Parts: sequence; C-alpha cells; structure tokens
Amino acid sequence: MPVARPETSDSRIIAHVDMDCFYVQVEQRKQPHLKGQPTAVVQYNSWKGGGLIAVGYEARKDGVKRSMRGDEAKKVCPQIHLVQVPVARGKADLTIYRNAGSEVVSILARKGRCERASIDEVYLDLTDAAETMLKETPLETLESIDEEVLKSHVLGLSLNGNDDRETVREWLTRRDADHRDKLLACGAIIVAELRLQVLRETEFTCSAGVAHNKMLAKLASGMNKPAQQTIVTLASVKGLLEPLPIKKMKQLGGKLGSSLQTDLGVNTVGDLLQFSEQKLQDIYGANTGTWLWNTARGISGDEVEGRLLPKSHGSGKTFPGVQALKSVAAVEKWLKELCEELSERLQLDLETNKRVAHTLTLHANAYKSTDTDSLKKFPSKSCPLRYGAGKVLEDSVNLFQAALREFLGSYTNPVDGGWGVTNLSVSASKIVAAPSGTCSITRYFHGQDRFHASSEQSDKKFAPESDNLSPSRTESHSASHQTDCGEGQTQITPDTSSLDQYETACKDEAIESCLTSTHHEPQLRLSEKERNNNDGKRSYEQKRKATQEKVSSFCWDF
DNA sequence: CTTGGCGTCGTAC
DNA sequence: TGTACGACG
Repeated sequence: MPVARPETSDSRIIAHVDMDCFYVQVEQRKQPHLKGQPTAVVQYNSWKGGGLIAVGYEARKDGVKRSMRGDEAKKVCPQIHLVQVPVARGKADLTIYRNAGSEVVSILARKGRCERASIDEVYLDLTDAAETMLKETPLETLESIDEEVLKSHVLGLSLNGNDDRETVREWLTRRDADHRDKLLACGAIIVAELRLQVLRETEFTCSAGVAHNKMLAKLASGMNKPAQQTIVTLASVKGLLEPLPIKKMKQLGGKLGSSLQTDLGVNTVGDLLQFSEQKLQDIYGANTGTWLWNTARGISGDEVEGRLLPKSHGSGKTFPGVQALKSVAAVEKWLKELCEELSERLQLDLETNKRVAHTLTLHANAYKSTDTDSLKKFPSKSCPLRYGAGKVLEDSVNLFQAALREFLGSYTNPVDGGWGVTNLSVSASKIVAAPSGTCSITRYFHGQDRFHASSEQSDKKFAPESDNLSPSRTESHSASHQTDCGEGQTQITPDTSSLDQYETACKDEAIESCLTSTHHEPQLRLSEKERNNNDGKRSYEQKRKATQEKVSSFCWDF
C-alpha cells in the first residue's frame, strides 16, 4: 500500500527512463537480422505457442498484444518472429536481460543519483546536475541544441500536442521562463544526452519522462514511445491529471484503484480532487488517504534511492495443471534446479559486487486434492542462508518439508500423494556489503563449485588467508562506473564508498558465521501456532462498510 | 492453464 | 523477525 511522504520543499528534477520493449531489443541486438522486423519474445511454453512477454513496435502496429499467445500473434501478424526466452535447467532464464539492464544502469548512473526500479526502468535525480548546468550556462545563450532535445514533448506547450522543434527551442531558451521550467529544460538536455549515450554504448533505445517528482516522471516516460522523451511542466500538471483514468496512476492499477471507482465513483484523477484529505483518511487510513490526496494534485515526495543493484534474487517455476509436482522426490528434483540457479547468481553477486545475502526463503503454491477448493495457501518459510549450491538445496528441502507438514496439517499423513505443488520458488534477500576478507571465501566457494560441487561435506576449515583485496563498499552514492568481467557479467562498481554505513549494516562476525555455518537444520519455528489468517486483514470492501456512514454523509455534502 | 510466467519491490502485522 | 500479500511489467 502506498505511503504518504512529505513533499520535499525544493523543486527536484527527476527523470524516469524506460527501455522500449526491452527483451525484444536485447534479442534484436543478439540477432541483428531481427532489427526492423516484427518481433516478440515468448516464454517457453509449448502450449498455444507460448505467452508473449514483450512485443516490438513493428508487431504492435499489426495489433499484436502482450496478452496474446504465440499462436494468436501469428494469426494477426504471420511474419512475426517469435523468439524464445533462453531455457536453462529446465526453466526460463532471464540472465541475459538482467545483464543488459545492468549495462544500461551503469550508463545512466553517471549523471546523478540513480535507482534501478526494475530490470528495464530507472529513476534519476538530476537536481544537482540541472542546477549546476543552469548556473554555468544560461539557456538563452545556447547556440546549438541537440536534435534529441528538440524532439522532446513539452506538455502544455502547444494546444494540439504538436510540438515542433522551433517551438521547443523557444521554450527551452526563454529568458523569462519560470526557474523551475529552466531546471526542467536542463534536465531534458541531460536526459537526452544520457539516452544517446545508452544508444551508442548498448544499441538500445529508451524513452524518458522529466518532471519534478517520480510519479509524474513515470507517467511522462510512457506518454511518447518509443525513443522519445516527455517533459512535465508545472503548468501542465493540472490538465494532465484531471482527465486521466485513475488506473493509469502507478499503484492505482489494482484493488485500490478499483475500490476508488466502485466505492467512491472516482473514475479520473480529477474526480479525486473532490475528496478532502480527512475523508480519504477516514476511508483508507492515514497513510493511504494522504497519499491519495497528494497524488490527485501531482504531489509526491518519494525520493530517488541510490541503488544500482537488486535487493534480492529469486528463481522459480510454475507447474500448471497436470504438471503439478506430486511427490517430495519431484519437488527435490526441481528445487535442485532452482537452487543451482540461485546459488550461481549469489556467487556472481559476491564476486562481482562483494555482497552477501542473509536470508533464504522458499515459496510454493499447492493444492490438496481432498479440498474442493483446490488451491489452499501454502506457507512460505525462511532460514539463514548458507552459501554453496548443496547447502542452499539442503536448506530449501528442509524448508519445503516443514511447510508441507504445516500445509497438510493433520490431514492423513501420506508421504506422497493427495497434494500437488503448482509453483515453486527460492529467493535470497537481506543482501548487504560483504566484509573485507570475503574474497578468500569467494575463492574457496569458487573452487568448491567448480571442482567438487556434489561433495557436500562442509568442512568449515578453510585457510583464512588474509587478503586485503577489496575494501568493502556500498552503492549508496551517485556516480559509478562499469567494467566487463569474465563470463559476460556486468559489474557495477560505485565510485564512492561509505565504510560507516557498511559497518552499521553488518557485523563481520555475523557474516562469517553465516558463510561458514555448519548447522544443517534451518532455523524454523516449527512448533509455533499458526496464526489466524484473517486477523488484522480487512479488504477495501470491509473498510468501506465499516465507514459507510461517513462515506454516505460525505456524499450528501455534494 | 481466464492476462500467461518469472521476477522484483513494497507494506502490514 | 518471519510471513502474507499487493502491485507492477
């Protein structure tokens, strides 16, 4: 649920950069003959030609939609090239897309605080860069402005949204422009430059939005695609939001947005303006209420986090219908695949970014064939994470068995049978900077994985050869640079380090014990009573009912 | 196997 | 802290 944050008083310059049909671009770079061709990426699935997870713009022209199956896409667009997501260990493997995303991030991080929002989206705080630029070069003196900047869409600039280059040039260089507009203009120049740099270094195009906060920047980046940028001026905010369907706003595409529509009759963001902050708080709680009130006005204090790397790693797979896993042995087989992928990624993160993960979590979905409503909740379980594929597997299997016992309850006790797992995933979280000295551990595990991966005798003794290879670092600051390392992996290395932050973030002792831990049982709270699932959880519908009087009396006011 | 599957991130208790 | 679940793409 969204949380209200006070708006920062100063006017920031925030950009949202969104890669255009990213997976398709990655495949087109890999296979250049696909460039310019109608292309879509499908997830491995022999059923009806697989599900589309990315559609190129040539194919979109023919009406191909993300919601289609491969077969449908072929019908609408017979010439379409359907590229399969790589498969490794019997499952879809997104590694190449993640690595491509890292390439992009490392370029975008050059000009300001950068937040990796997803595999193909990035937020940038360009406030400092824009202010510096404005101080050094008054815009009205600009002689040549890059074509990419002149192609910007400036919201509210022209009546028909038909901003030609000369109009944009005029807007960019207006002497008497609002100071905030001038900063936006600087932001647009910087972003255009960054987008060109991304194109030069990666061959990928992207679109961008430039605004005073994340919410508006995100909205803008999607308005003109592909390979274009959109600027949200202060003056345009009201007119932009007023007619906008509520579902178009980030965070309002789900149940909260639906509740707004069905319960309050709010169809556009403008409709929300009718409700007082107090009323929205009464209905949705203090945080969400304030957040909604601000959102309707284009206000968002959300900061751009300086974070270039993911906060967790996961590997999972679904087993729909008849493919459901019906024995512990089958589950173990797939857990092995998932744990090996996860372990490989953890190892790479350790070597490349000097980070260690602390928590291992197992998620699953399952049905009980006795229960008529087949899909009951399968509990997720976590434990401390121990490095090495074999240990991750061992712990995952234990987590699964603990969860399975809980899931089945007293229901008979067949070891196998009577149940089926339809989804299985393992993930690693609580990732922090590794202590210096972990490099030796890195090498230790590297050797282990390479040369005797199957041997799971965890002799905790390894030579603690003191190496001062790398100071620990955090990624909390702005600039970073990238180096290619080894196996096609992209490293993102921060320029600045903050030992203070690291030292408070983790204790050497804790990390060492995590890495070398020899206990073979994950720490489970097995005996703990299962809590009542419905406690403290009220749907929007329930909340609405609880406050029905307030709502209706409010509605009468209007 | 209803817009899938496979991730990620976030909040609440 | 672990766990559940929503949102997004």
